[in-house]
Amino acid sequence: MSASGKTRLPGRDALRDSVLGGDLVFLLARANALTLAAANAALAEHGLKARSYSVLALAADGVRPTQRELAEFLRLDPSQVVALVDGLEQRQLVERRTDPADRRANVLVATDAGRDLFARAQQAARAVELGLLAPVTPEEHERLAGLLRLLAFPD
Amino acid sequence: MSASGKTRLPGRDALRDSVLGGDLVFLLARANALTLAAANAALAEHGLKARSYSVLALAADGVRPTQRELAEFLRLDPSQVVALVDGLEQRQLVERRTDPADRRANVLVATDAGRDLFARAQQAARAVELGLLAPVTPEEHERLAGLLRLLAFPD
DNA sequence: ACGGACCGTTGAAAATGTCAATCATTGGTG
DNA sequence: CACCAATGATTGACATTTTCAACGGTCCGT
Repeated sequence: MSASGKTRLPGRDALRDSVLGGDLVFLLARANALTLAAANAALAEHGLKARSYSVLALAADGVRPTQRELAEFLRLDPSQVVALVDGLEQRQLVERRTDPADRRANVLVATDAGRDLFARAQQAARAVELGLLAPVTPEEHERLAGLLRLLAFPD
Repeated sequence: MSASGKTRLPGRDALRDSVLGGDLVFLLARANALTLAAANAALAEHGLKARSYSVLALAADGVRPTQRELAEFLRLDPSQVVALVDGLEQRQLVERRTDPADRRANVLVATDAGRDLFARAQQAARAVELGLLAPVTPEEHERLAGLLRLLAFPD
């Protein structure tokens, strides 16, 4: 404990080998921070962030989600969804249609321009994802997604 | 209810099966949001959050990290670390010691009370983690941690 | 000894997150 | 049918977190 290692600063490794190195919550937070940053950087050239990309994605593949459903799915406060949709709607990428089955609710639909932009943005997103998962085999990739789904949707 | 409706609202499943359902960045974000919330709730009774818990953890297992290292490791701005350490130091859980090898740097060390609190908080943290991973075998748990480490530490 | 780089700290601005109140609408109950 | 509690969207206020730029103190190579 004393001789050579005592006053040494921890290399990158000392921290990784600490208690936190096995802490799932921490690993998730850090992995999330890095991937989010990478995704935002890649989406920036399309004028999107991970958030707006997610909303656009759901609007674009015809799921016709309600804003309330969006909020729940993306784990956002409904008021944040308002702002997000406002932004996309002003850029004519998305339309609010009042749900015929429930006139309180707005259903989100992508415009042609929206689907178009999404298609391009999705390529960027996929490229990022592949880059992040470069050190991982496709099988492990799928396994990771499966395990994350268990954490992300615990029912 | 019939299964044929065209204008029907998406059930929970329709959104999960959308493009985002396979999006790693999204899954990470959502899994992170849920686990973070669970961790914060569990740590609250010890007066900690995931952030302060992480700092305390690193101080408590004798890694003697520098604030700069803390910032890098936790992916925080150095100024945020200042606030975090301030909080823990005022509660006498942690001490700032100027690094003898570099007098610009502060090395973080846990007090006895700090180690004590950490020991208790860690139990809560572990309980949460086990709860979150209930639907997963221990092997898969370890595999998940390994894969997340690849994303969290890409070198 | 000098100058550029680095550490911690401060303060401010921007972005996000959280909450309560409101309006219009819905669905169920008497 | 009329009522009313519950729900979706929206707004505005407020707290928390993130992001930057600037600064004094210290280190290190030249």
